[in-house]
Amino acid sequence: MAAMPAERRPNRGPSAAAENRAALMAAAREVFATAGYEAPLSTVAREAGVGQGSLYRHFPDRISLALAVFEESVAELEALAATPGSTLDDVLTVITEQTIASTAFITMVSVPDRPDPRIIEVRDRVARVLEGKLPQARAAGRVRADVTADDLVLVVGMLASLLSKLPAPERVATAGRLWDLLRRGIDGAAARRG
Amino acid sequence: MAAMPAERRPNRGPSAAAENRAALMAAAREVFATAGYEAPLSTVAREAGVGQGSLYRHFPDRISLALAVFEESVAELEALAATPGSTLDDVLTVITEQTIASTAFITMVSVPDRPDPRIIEVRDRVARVLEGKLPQARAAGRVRADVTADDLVLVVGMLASLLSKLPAPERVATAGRLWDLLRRGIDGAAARRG
DNA sequence: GGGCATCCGGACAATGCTGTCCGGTTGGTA
DNA sequence: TACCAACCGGACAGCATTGTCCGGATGCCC
Repeated sequence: MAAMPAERRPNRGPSAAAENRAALMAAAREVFATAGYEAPLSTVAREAGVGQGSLYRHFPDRISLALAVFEESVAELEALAATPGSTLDDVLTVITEQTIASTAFITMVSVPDRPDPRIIEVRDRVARVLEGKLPQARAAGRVRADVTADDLVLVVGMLASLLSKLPAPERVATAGRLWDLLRRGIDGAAARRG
Repeated sequence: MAAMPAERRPNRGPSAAAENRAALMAAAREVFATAGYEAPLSTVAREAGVGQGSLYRHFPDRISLALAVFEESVAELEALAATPGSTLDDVLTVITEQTIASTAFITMVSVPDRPDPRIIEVRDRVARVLEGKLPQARAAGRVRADVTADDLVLVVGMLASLLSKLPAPERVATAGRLWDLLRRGIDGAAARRG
């Protein structure tokens, strides 16, 4: 009697596992971007067209899911950093773009509520990317000598922390303005001090 | 049969209403400082030694309670701004101190999730305080000419947004570092550009 | 074709928070 | 003393979310 809805993707059986996993990750990327890192996981399951059971089987907790989703983001940063000729500015630009598209990544990485080793590891990868670009940026006069990679993670996290509270449409403009303030500083004297 | 605990403050009867209200505000100040603006209100009632019913009777919702608690903070800023000789730096210093003590105030004010008229009003009062101090600060070269009061609210909100995720002990140092970065900027060239 | 390991879905228990409700208490008043 | 308006406490309904559990479906392999 139970008619199978025509539109329902057949997602049963062993062979569907990988497909379901991919659907969950795609849905999670979408949901994290839309509703932030704290978004209910039940939403992810629904969006993926999959039961809660499957979600939690594939990804035991929020962090597992997020790590899988954002691995791509870290990898992008690392790849960019490894590209000859790429600068700290390039890396920061991409981080900001990622943050505008989805604050969840940097939010998760920058200030974990309770430090999870897996998150710390990702955070360190991001910090290493920034650190690797610092000497060249200092030499080019793009960054004050005393600014560290940790400072940059802090600043980027601070930016993400604010952007995550803003409706998406306002993020681009606000991020632009805040980066201007962060780069040049608000202090009039600093600009003259040299 | 119900023995009245000796330590229990008699908080019944019409005459106790004002006392209970004060206890609720004190507890709320404490709880907001400890657990942030999103802290469960049931905690506030418990800390105040008062039932949930009394809490919601005195303060129908979170915003009412928070406004009552933080009225003092806004008033302090306004009083400081009204003091002859006080500078923008003074105001920002006090805001930062307030933020370190309790991120709830600025968190509530800077980026309300859903704009409530009562919160907007407080936000505007803060913005006006900053705005009033801007001309003098510009003239003194303490602030870039294009920095607006809204910029400052944004920056202060961004700072609070990050600090609220940090354990209290780390806040002082982090706030100090971030203010240094915000004031002078991270950009090495900016310092030379003039 | 039959059996079975694998996987799925959604109901459900557990948890935590908000805001309401009402029986019961208090103390002022006549 | 007796009454009553004001007020209190905490139980509770409502709601949302997390993570588990298991009957049932699936399709691979023999």
